[in-house]
Amino acid sequence: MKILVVDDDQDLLALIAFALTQGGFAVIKAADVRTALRLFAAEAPDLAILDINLPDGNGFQICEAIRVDSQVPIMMLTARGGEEDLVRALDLGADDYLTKPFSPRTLIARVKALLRRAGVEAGSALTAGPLSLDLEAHQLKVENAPPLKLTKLETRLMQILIANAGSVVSTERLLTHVWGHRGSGDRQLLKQLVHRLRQKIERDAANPHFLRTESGAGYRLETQPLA
Amino acid sequence: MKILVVDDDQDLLALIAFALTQGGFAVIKAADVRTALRLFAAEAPDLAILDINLPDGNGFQICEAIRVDSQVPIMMLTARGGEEDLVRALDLGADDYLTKPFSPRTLIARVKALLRRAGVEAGSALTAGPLSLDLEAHQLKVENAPPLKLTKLETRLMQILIANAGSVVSTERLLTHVWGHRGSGDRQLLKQLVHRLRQKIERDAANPHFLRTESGAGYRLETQPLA
DNA sequence: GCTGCCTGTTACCGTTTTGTCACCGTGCCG
DNA sequence: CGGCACGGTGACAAAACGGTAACAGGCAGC
Repeated sequence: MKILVVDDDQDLLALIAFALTQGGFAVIKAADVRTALRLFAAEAPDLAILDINLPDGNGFQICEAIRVDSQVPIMMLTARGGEEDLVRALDLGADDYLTKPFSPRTLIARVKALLRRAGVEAGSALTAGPLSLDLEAHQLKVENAPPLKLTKLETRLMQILIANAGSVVSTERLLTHVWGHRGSGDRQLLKQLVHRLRQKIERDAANPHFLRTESGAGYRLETQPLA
Repeated sequence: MKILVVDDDQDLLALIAFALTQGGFAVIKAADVRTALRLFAAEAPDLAILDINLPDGNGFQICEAIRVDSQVPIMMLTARGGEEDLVRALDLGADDYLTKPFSPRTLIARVKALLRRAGVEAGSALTAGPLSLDLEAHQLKVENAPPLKLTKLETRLMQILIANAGSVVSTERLLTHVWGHRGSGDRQLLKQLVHRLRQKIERDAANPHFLRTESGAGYRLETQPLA
């Protein structure tokens, strides 16, 4: 389990790295935005811990850049009283925050909680009823038909739908999960994505069986088998 | 999602309650330790926000009492510079703290983060008597009849009514909550919305049982079952 | 450079939801 | 008695929503 830690304070960086190592995690260190983004792309860590103040920018930029095409859990480090920063970070898609100063124990506990929540465990396939999704391979098995190949976005969409199989997932949540925090007024993207996904997975795309529309609310994944 | 708010400052209590209601939470209010503990036991909220100074004691006592047999997330409100209070609160099992003064947005963001961290699903329904509203799915269950689909505005209306079940909600508050700040002289919109909602949820829309008119004041949600 | 796939963008259509207007009855008060 | 404020109702127009098609740019692989 790899964790990217970004902080310009060398002492703090070392401390965090030490604590995480003790906790059984592999640590990738960065002290500025450029390095952080490069390492993120190169190492594909399972979680990122970001400080806000950095020599060549700030943690928000990193958060935003990561969220463009990744759902890895992000934890922000904030100074006490930096309320505005905090709200901004959470809006940009950060999952948790930690106020400095913090104890190593707290850090480990929170990191574990975050990983658990993100369901990072092994790359095991997600399943719901007759549907089974392989996140790594971007493949979906329906019933026991040959596996379908999904695109990156389609996979993300299926992921959140399967994770909430049977219950309605709001348009807002879908947009945030699939595209990250950005022009959230962009319902058109979702319409298209759903349309394209239906063409692949449904027998009759005009009368969808699995990917049901919940008018005015969002979409819902039906877990009953076909017939 | 129910939240217990305890503060002896009536203005602040009202402000917090208002902000949380806007954020989609049901709020239970208390102004002293006795009431707080009674309501906590009776209502089983999903989160507690506690002020420290209270007329018949302090927030620490409540925190301690809650922690005897509950793991609900607790947020403490502290005055600036109350370092000792802070440490004590965290020692007693509080999960987060907020320094006064704070903005409503901050409050909402922190509450959401805390609930997320605690692994509480945000999809849980609001209930009042025989009514149960699913905010995410825009569905309302009456008694145990099949769920009704509500529109976006109808959902918002039910939300604030359920959050204030049993008591009158003024026309002003309804307008603000449902439509946001705009021409607040627009009572016609509310008339129509109420009318349409009654058509859906009432057995006899002309003699409403749940959605009662309080002439000259606003509307009130009846929590007694039908018959 | 060409080709094909993925993604985002624009446009159109039919349906649902929301906003607007017009009218009715009731109760209040001058 | 007449005017007026208030709430309820019906009808209709405007806007939003969901589905679909067509097309353009980006990018990888050849």
